[in-house]
Amino acid sequence: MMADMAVTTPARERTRREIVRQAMDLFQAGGYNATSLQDIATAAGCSKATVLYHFSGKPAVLAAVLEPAAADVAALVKAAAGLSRADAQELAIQSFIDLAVVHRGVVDVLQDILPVIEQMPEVAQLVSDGMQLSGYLAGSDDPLEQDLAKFAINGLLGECRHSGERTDDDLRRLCDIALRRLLRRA
Amino acid sequence: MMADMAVTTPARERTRREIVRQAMDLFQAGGYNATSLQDIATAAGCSKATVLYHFSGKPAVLAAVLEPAAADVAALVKAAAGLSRADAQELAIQSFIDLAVVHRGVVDVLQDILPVIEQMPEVAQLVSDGMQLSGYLAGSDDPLEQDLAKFAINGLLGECRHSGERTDDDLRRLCDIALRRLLRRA
DNA sequence: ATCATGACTGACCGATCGGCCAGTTTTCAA
DNA sequence: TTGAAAACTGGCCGATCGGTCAGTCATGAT
Repeated sequence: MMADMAVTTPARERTRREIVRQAMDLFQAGGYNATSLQDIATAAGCSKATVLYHFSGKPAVLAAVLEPAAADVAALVKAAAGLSRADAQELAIQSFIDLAVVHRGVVDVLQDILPVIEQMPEVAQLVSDGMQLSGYLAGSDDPLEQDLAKFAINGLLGECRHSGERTDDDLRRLCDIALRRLLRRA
Repeated sequence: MMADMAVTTPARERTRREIVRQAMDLFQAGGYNATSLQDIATAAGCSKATVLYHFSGKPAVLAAVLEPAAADVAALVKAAAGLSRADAQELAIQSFIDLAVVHRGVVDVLQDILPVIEQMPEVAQLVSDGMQLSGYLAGSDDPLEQDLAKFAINGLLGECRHSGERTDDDLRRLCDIALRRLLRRA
């Protein structure tokens, strides 16, 4: 009955965050499937049982890793919903690049999950939002433009993979040029 | 000491081919890591021990699956070696699309291996040739064009993934448009 | 008919996986 | 100070992995 109930127990949240932090790095470096709970626990400085004390299972850890990116994508989709076709496309170009660059780590993780992504309800919303965004990016119902938008996304996501050495700005500049060439929006 | 030593024993080659055939389908559908030797054996109608009788290990099965595509890529790199810069680029555009479309199955498989591809000597040559090809595709030493070429490859390979329903010609046409827009070669 | 060779297999191995649980340590309000 | 809840852990479980091996079965030249 304290006034500060909103302050989460420091210990719990600190361990949780560290697990997610280390899991992100390991997933990005070696892929989701190749990373064991023991790997995550060791990196986070706790036992495997502790990981499973904070998360219901390995997929739950994945969901926590993906959550910030998923939230940003969901917000972007919501923001684009009320815009005109052209404005939505412009917003999608700008923001999609930003999101892919900022959350480039999750892009690596998602690639590793793609073959079995249909059976992972934890990431279904993110995938669904991503397809929505693809539609906005195309800017038209023309099948060719729709396909080119998907092409652009694949190139963009691929470009952000293993790009630890590149600076955010370099990456952003490159993606901007590529997207505008592909979508013919100079 | 027969005259027809070139004729491989029918039984051996038949089983071997079936294993590779089924392994390709399984790798493409579920990824390399998620496919077990037992899965391959069951699909091929033999025992797991038989798979390991024909191949030294799981990586050897992967190498056999990738081999036809690797050979085509190697031949393309060799062919482009003696051409002028512009001719090599044009050849790379045309042939890269063809290879990606025809061997679209191996593209799926490669994506699943990317995080640990450095430790797989079985596919090192294919990866090396792919990077060579990327240079030809760029058509210039300009870092921007080099990056755009990589962007194009990522988009192209991504486009060929899970494209079982699309016809080869549709896929080729789309990739041609995308590559020429990206590389500014209308 | 014989028999060496090639093709194949069932049973098993050690390792590792994700997950579970009983029990210990830490924390903190009363 | 105390005791109950929270945080945490070692040890174990069943399943599955890639891989090995001794031995069976088929084939085909002699």
